[in-house]
Order: sequence, then C-alpha cells, then structure tokens
Amino acid sequence: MSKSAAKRLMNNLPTLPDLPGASRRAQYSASTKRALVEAAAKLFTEHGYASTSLDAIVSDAQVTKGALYHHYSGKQALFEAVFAQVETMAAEAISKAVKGSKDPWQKSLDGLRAFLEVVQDPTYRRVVIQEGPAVLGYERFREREERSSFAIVLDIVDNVLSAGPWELEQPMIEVFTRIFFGALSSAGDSVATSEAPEETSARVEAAIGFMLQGMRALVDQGVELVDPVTGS
Amino acid sequence: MSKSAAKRLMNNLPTLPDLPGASRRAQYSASTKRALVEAAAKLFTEHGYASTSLDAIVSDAQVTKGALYHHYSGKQALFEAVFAQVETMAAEAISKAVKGSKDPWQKSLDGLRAFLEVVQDPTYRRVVIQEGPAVLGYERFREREERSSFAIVLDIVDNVLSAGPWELEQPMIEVFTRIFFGALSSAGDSVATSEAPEETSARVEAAIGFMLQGMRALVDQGVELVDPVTGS
DNA sequence: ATGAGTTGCGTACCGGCGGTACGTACTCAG
DNA sequence: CTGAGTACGTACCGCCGGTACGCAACTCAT
Repeated sequence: MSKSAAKRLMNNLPTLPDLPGASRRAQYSASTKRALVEAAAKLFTEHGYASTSLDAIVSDAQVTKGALYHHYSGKQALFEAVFAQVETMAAEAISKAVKGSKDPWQKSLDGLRAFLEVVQDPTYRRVVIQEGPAVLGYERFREREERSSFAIVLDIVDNVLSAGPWELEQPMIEVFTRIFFGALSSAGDSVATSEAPEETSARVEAAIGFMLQGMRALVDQGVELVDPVTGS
Repeated sequence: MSKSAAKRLMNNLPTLPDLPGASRRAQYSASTKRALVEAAAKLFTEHGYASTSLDAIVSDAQVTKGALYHHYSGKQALFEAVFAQVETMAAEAISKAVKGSKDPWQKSLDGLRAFLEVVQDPTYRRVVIQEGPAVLGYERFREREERSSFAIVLDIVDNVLSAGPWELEQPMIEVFTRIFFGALSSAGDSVATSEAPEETSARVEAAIGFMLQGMRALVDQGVELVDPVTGS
C-alpha cells in the first residue's frame, strides 16, 4: 500500500475542499504546497533560515524532500514563497487601512498605524525585514517589495508631496519613499522588539507625526522643495 | 620542513614589523589574524556570508582551518570580527566629520554627508547593513552597533532635540534615533545601489535636509513635542 | 475500460561544508 | 638546555542541500 495515500486519508482530507473547481490531483497538490509553506514559515520564524533544515520542514509538513523538490526548485525558492505570502498579506492589511482616508496627511498617519500593527507579526519581521535581504539578495528583495508594501508607501508619499506647491520628478519622490520606508521598518522593529510595544508604538507615532507636521508647516509657509539635480 | 615557516618567509615578512614591541610569536599571530579578517572581508563582500566557505577563506589567507579555529570559535565569530572592524572604521569616519561643527543642525547635516560616504563602501553595505542582522541575529547586531555608529547618531539627535523648548526623556530620544538611523541606512543603500550615486546622494541630502528644516520650523514656532507616555 | 502518458511524491545517495580531534613544530621563560 | 605552552597543520566526521531515479496514482484519448 502506498504510504502517501495512507497519509492523505489520515491528514489531508479535512483541508481538501478549498479548490472546488479543480481536479482531485490539483487539490492534493495545492494542499501539499500549502503544508510546505506553512511549515517553512513556522520554522523559519522560529529558528531562522540557516538553522532550519529541509528535513525539519518536510517532517513538519508530513511529506518528503521529493515532494518539496517537485514543487519548489530549492530551499531559497521555498523561502521566497513564504516571503511572497507574508508580504501580500501585509500589503493588503495596509492598503485596506488606508482606503478610508482622503486627506494625504491623515492617510500617511493611518498607514503608519497599520504598518506598526503588521510589523508586530514575528513572521513578517523575521522573513521580510530581518532575513529577506540576506537570503534573497538585495536585488531580488527590492524587486519583490517594489510591488507590494513599498508601492503603497510610494503612493502615500506621492500624495503627501503632491500637496506642496511644487512639481517633483519621480526620482526625488522615490528617494523620499526609500527614506520613509527605512524609517518605518526601523520604527516597526523598534516597536516589535520593545518590552512595552504599545508605549513604543505611541512614541513612534508621536515622533513621525512630529516630522510630518514639520514638513506640513514648511508647505504651508510656501518653502520650496527642489530636486537638486533637475533643479525643478 | 615546516610549511608554515616557509610560507611566513615568503609572504608575511613584509607585514611583520607592525607591532614593534611584541614578541615574534605575537607578531606572527597578529599577522595571521589580520590575514584571516582581510580575506574574510574580501570574500564575504564578494559572494556573501553563506556562499563563502571556510576553505576559500583560509586558502586566500594562506593558512589552514586549524589556524582559523585557533583564533576564532567559528565562522560566525570570524564574521563578527570583520563586522567589528568595518563598524569601527565607519564610526571613526563619521565622528571625525562631525567634530568640527558646533551648531546641532549643521552637525546633523555633516554627519549625514559622512554617513553617505561610508555607505558607499561595498564591505560596509554587505557586512553591516545587508547580512549583519541575519548572520548575527537582531539581538547581537543591535548590541554591536549600539556602541559605534548608532551611538554617534544618538548623540547628534540628542543635540538636535535638546535645541527645542522641551525636556525629552531617554526613551523618546531613542525612538527618534532609531527612526533616523533606519532612514539613514535606507537612504545610504539607496545611494549605494544607485546608477548615479552622486545625484542620488544630492537628492538624499535635499530630502533629509527638508525634513530637518521642517522640524526646525516647528521648534522656532514653539510647537511642543511631547512624550505620549510620560506626557512631558 | 484500458493502456499510455503524465504528475506527484518517496527513497537512496552524493558532494561539500562547518566543525572537531589530535599531532607537531616552534617559541620562550627559567 | 629544557619543559611548557602556543600556533598552527592534517585528517576526519556528521549534517545538510541537492540530485537521480523509481513507482504508484491519476488523467484522458480512443
């Protein structure tokens, strides 16, 4: 008797009917992939990428390395799958929180609050912030986040900067976004590793709020912000 | 005949007289450690931590693994040695650049410029910014930088915030510093990975300068910055 | 329904790498 | 001169990521 069939009967039947349109084969396959990603996410978060062996992952997911290498090209690809899932969820949470607000300044504050929530998730911190750049390499890391959370921050910053009496080019806006994004990551990490997350979170909001208020004051005063390269 | 003696005669004699007071043994030892750190720094920068084997390092340094494990407890400890050296040099460069300026706002701008210089060094980016958190773990990483570059930024931020009409407690200042530090790291990386580093550097200076200017405007207006926790 | 083709997964194995154990030549105090 | 300790070198081990291959289960055309 096939071991895999026995295992499926024992373990995977409850989670099967989540792809009603697909064939049974496709459902089994999707279920296996999900189990792998879930196990990997859990173990990566707990022990880090380097200290998590593939044997541990497949054991936790109740499959074998053969299954893993059938679905993913290797350890890094599996990490990337976890990364993508976590990033997607984070991006959705933030963009949802931002939807309601119309005023760009308020929007940025709402986005900040949502981000500070997201960054409390240990998996997000470990996979995206802490190990993402090292495991994927800076290039792939940036590519990946360009299309998710970074894109949202870019949108918010763009809205804020467009409130000013100037016309900024794309490079300048991107630089601003990078700076804000770095500030947010660091701030979020500060909150997450704090002994009193709520207090630190409140302080972060106050600090960034103060900086935003300062920029707003300059805008109201009509102070110019120029791109030193294009001069506009 | 001993291989090590032959190698020393061939390769290490020129670099020997850098510790004139110490014994020949101590000089040999120091020279070996230096060679290891140099080779490790070079290879880590080139291929990253995970993709650099100890065999490659000891081969490049013209020693063996026995020598490596005599001086360092393992791969991670060697990385930490590289990390410490690079961080120390960076901190010295920045603190030196800041020494001249008296006005806190000017000081922060000078520090920013120096930091943007430092971050162009590929080894600093790779070892400190990109792989440091993942290899050392966030805890050790923060411990290490608390006493070097972060301490400098903390000092600068403290000076700037003390220019205001308020009395801020330590936690609030540290939160501000974390945020600035994250912004600087991200900005520096933005500069370093840019195709036109000088242009991007100029834009970064303009952006951060604008933010500083905004905060300054608030200070001049007498706007209060309060710690939302202590209320002061 | 039935055989061929494909997919999903298990098993066995390999090479490389970090780390260890132990041997040895060299140094230096006495 | 000599023993102790240091600074290595050599040989080896276990683990882990990755590969090769096999095989049963499913699909689908006929």
